Amino acid sequence: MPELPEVQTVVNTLAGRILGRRIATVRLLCDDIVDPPGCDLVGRLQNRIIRAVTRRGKRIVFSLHDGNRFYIHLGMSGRLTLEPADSPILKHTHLILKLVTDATHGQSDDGLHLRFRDPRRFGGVWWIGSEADGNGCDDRIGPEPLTLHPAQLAKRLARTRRAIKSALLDQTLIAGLGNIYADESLFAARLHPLTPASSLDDQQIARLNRAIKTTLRRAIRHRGSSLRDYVDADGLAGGFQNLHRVYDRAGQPCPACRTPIARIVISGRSTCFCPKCQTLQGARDTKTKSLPGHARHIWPDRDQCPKPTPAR
DNA sequence: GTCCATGTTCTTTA
DNA sequence: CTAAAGAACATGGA
Repeated sequence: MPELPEVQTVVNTLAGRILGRRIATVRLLCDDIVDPPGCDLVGRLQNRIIRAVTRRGKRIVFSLHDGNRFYIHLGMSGRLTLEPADSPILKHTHLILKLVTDATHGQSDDGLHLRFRDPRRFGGVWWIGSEADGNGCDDRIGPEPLTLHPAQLAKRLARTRRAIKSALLDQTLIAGLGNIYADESLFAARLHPLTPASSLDDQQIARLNRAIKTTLRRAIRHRGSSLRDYVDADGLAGGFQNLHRVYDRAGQPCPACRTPIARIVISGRSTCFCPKCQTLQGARDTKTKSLPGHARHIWPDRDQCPKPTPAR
């Protein structure tokens, strides 16, 4: 399910409703989703109060009042949902946290269930510990793309000759991108996915950096992409799948030039791109630097769009 | 039965 | 040795 926009949407739909709640009951129905194995997750969560829910890359990080933290990774098919305590427990539900508010006394608090369900079990729950004990969440994870500077991106991509598509999927280089948003970002940046990462010039780096941000922000605005499993914490699907320009669109016309979208495999991952818009040489080498008028809205990058007449 | 899937990690290869 | 491609993980749907 989950790349940065989907994870961010889950965090957004979760945060306002679980902060300050106490974990009254912990039910771990499948303990091989917990890492490290044998850590006393149930005991460590029991009766703790949730202080914050944030995102780091594709991880959903929970901070507790006692200073400890853990994170949930949704893997490929994971769902993290808030449900009434009496709703039926579906197959492949691995963790249930019953959340209560202690502030309201008297009134019956039937509690709210935070449930983690993941049929494929590529996801799971990772115990981090407390910062005071020197336990960080950032082990070997690359920088956040939404606040990344072009110079940082250039430095990281310079050290590998891999295809840029593969590099973008490498969470140690840059955090949060997956197969959908790597393809969509490369299209928006007009870069061929097989371009060697270390061969990008400053202009292409700037374009890519901007394309990644624009693509991710748009996807977050549309609450992520729901292809198969993904829903937010309220069980609602996202809408960005309808706005994909190349991902899973092989054979369909490129929204900019009508050339059929191509599909190739790069390091085992299906990769979709426009063979005409995304050139291996880079757009700078082509004679035409402007775009057909009907295509302008496709390219979020101002460098590639004829600028409107400047104000004044 | 086959192939494929929004991800990560371990193993093998060059 | 390192870098990068491949296989493996587990399940369900087409």
